[in-house]
Amino acid sequence: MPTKVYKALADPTRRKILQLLRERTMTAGEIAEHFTSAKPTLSRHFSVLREADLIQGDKQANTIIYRLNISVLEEALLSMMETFKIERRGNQDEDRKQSDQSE
Amino acid sequence: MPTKVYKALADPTRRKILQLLRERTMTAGEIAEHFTSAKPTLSRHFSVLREADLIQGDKQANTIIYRLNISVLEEALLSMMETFKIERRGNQDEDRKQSDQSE
DNA sequence: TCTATATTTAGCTAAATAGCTAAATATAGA
DNA sequence: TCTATATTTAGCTATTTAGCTAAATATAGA
Repeated sequence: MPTKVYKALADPTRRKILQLLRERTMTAGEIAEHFTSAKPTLSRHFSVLREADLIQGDKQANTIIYRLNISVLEEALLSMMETFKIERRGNQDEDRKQSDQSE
Repeated sequence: MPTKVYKALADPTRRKILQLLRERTMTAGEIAEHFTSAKPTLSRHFSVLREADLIQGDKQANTIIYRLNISVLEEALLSMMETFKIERRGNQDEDRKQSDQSE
């Protein structure tokens, strides 16, 4: 996984944006309502997340609707688990380690 | 999961240190041999990882033996999965709870 | 005690980052 | 065309971060 993704995740505001978009798509303005930072500040956060391919913006009229690239986020976190050889609980395939740890 | 952990993971050198320690404990000097950066630079990376509680150093004579806090890393990544409601492959249910808290 | 070794701390610089305001861009609608 | 709205870009500042060298600290052993 590229460092861009790790860096994108390192900021609390950006993590919260991702969490918001986990629930539904939102316009830039709607997202901004959840924060106290100025809109240009949020806008730059969007661009960091876009660069990491974690979100995607669709221009509709004069608003931009952002949505989470859920598969990218998913792949990123799974690859992080693999990077550090952390087992995914409840799934022992392909990780030749202790199989059971259950919850 | 605290931002400290996310930030600690955001640097490639630190990720590599964690990967090295995933295999076995190593002295600060041994770890440093795997990198081209100066030792004081590595030392600061160790301290960032220590602050995040991802590694732990044991002083033995005049060397320091570092080891990975595997359970902390494991919990961190699993909590990251939960933060973003990413399902663990091979287990779709049981994720109906949320334990969000990015800060 | 003196010296060598391992590591960290101090103190610096350069680059990256997050925040701001003001200006630019694009679109919808009167 | 003119105005209002939504968003980004430009340009600035302050803070953080990663790198460096030199100095400090701690320990082992001659």
